Amino acid sequence: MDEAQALAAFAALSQETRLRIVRLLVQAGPEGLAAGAIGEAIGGASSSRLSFHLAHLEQAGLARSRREGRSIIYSAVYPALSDLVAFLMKDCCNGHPDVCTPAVAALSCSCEPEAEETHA
Amino acid sequence: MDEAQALAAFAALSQETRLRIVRLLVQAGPEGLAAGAIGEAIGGASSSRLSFHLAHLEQAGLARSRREGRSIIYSAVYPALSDLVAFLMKDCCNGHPDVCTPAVAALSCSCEPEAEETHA
DNA sequence: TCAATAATTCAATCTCAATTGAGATATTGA
DNA sequence: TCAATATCTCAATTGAGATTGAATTATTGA
Repeated sequence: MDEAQALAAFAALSQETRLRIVRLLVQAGPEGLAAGAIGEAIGGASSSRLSFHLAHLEQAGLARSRREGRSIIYSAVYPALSDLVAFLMKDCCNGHPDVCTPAVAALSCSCEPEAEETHA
Repeated sequence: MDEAQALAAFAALSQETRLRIVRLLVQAGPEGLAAGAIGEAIGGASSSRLSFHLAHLEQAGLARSRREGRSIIYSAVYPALSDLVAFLMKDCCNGHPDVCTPAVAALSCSCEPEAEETHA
């Protein structure tokens, strides 16, 4: 991830509708959600507006889409999110690991650490 | 961290000068850097512009400042950064821990895990 | 093929944030 | 107090991104 990509990603996340979409997709998992379902879930966005923001997220690399029948399914690009965080926090610990580690701990993400290769 | 705070933080990070400042401050550690030093490090920003962006970062809660002689020292607010990431990734793992854990791993942050209470 | 559904594209307008440069404020040492 | 350093504040200009509504494309079932 370079600076330009990070800037595009942060710009994408700095808009209410798009931030809600990303959080929704992050929670929705890899299977994603149809554009219409996203619109209903976040509420108060015309189909035109929604399409604009979804395209914006896709261009920023935070979401991707696939057609499925009449619907277009959007899903989160998880590596893009982790790369973004890594870019922001890079070299955070230079000489101060005790300061930086809480930031990592905050990401415990309600995952049990013993979760490994469930059925991959 | 609520949505409004997250939006403010992402907006703050979506600008080249500010993103550079935050990354610089993250690397600089808790002691921070003087405004002038920041300006020299990132390059190509008038003092007026720099002041504008530093104030913006402070208002977004990503940096804080203190006066020290003629200089004003800025430093990163680490908890704000980790809260921001936690907000974005919240409930990421709902049913998909195997998808989400790589995001956390990316934050290894070149910290050795055995680093604990070095001299706190 | 026709109507219905799902979503996108386009052009016009509008709003907000970035930049600039001049001037103001605060601190220090002589 | 005066000059120098360090940084901030303010007003004006500029440009990028958000919103709206109408029209368009793609897919499906009758």
